[in-house]
Amino acid sequence: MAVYLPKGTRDFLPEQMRTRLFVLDTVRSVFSRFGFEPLETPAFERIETLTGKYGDEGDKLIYKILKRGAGAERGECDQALRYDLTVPLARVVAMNPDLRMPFKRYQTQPVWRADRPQRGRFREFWQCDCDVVGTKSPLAEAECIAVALAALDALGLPGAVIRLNDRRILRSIAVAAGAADKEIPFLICLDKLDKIGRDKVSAEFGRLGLDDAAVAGVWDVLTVPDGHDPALDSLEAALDDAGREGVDTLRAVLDAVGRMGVALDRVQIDPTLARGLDYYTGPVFEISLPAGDIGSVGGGGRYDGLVGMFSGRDVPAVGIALGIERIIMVLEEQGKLSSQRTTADVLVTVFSDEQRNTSLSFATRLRSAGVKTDLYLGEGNLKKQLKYANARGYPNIVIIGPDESERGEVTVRNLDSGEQSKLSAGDAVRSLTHS
RNA sequence: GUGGAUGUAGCUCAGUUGGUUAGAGCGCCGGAUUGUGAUUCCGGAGGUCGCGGGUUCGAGACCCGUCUUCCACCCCA
Repeated sequence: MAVYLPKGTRDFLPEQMRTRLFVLDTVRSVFSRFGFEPLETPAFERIETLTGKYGDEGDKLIYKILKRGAGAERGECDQALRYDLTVPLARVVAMNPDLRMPFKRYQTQPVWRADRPQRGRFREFWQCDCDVVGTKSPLAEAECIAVALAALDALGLPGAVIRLNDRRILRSIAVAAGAADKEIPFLICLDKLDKIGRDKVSAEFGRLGLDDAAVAGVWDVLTVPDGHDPALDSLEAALDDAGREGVDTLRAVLDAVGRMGVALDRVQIDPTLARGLDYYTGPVFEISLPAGDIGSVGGGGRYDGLVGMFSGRDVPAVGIALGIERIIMVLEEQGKLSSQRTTADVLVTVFSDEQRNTSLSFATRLRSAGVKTDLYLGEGNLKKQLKYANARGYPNIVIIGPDESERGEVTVRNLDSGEQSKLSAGDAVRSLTHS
């Protein structure tokens, strides 16, 4: 039978898992270094937990799960696969009022979106999310930005930059333009600026009911000078009190980020950054890499109202997510991934039936010494085993034939250089331990 | 969800206006001193031409449908 994967999903074969685990391990260790605690939640949630949080477009992309029994025949759904890691976190916080605030958690799990796949876009993909819950302090934003950049640094992507804006600034602009009741559509139009340009966005604003003067006013406010302070000063002068709160927050975030050791040219004020998700209330950010037109590799923002949607208890929160699929694509394109294709660092070959136990013992000894060791389990002569080792990409192999066996030696061969030497078993263990 | 491309050996692709047994490179298997891969030489295996219909004396080539992958839109990581 013809067999293939569901659209937008992938198997991760061992060679790919190596890089995925490298990225995940790296990100998790950086998150831990900043004091974030691990959390996992179920793959699926009750459907009402997810709907109404992401906006109309987002809701359409939620993977729904049919009810069991008669409900399924009527097409009814009561559960759905998680769309992101932020809403499940808000649900967890609402259900666990005893959590000591501020609560900092990280979560690296797959999420699902019923999107049409494209380059760097899948229906099942992993997010690395870290959030600070329970404080309105702009230090929380600063930590999110700092930890995300630190994670990308650790992955070998020091060129990552964060664009920063605040929803209150955007709302203030929308209100001034007379679009107070159309804030979300206003944001969606604005978000397209990068792609379709100012003229087309202006035309869409017109369709929303903004007159020419209002549109001109919007561009006037959004056009800011370079540099953090000039940009923020310009916005401050143009906005109402509510918008100025956003400006003040961004000033505090920038100050704290600088004190956390982040180079300030890695954070850019971009008043046109909108982001689609409905739940953001304050600062929003998006992470871009200079190389490759791959879209953003991460994003986030403050969502002070989300927990309250579950518990009625307002709990402020802010978070950021890294998308590892896109990060891996960039790492691959830049050749920044290790070329080793096996987990084991050495393959112990089996010279003959007579020598099998000698090889087995030596492999065991290597493993005890902490060397990642594979023992050849197939059939075949030495030549075949060498070809196998070469194809699999082991850095080293060990050969123990009758000659070596007699003298208590083993041959260690490096497959990259082709160099080999006969060593005593103890020296061989030491040599492989340090290779 | 909308629009556009794509699908031929394990992989990357050729395949002329429809015409005999469908090709190449790489890979794979075997051999070239039976204790040495990756290099070289020789030989070999391997294809329901995505799937299902249709047109035709004849379809890998044309038409319809369907699925896959990819690109753009939408939105996002």
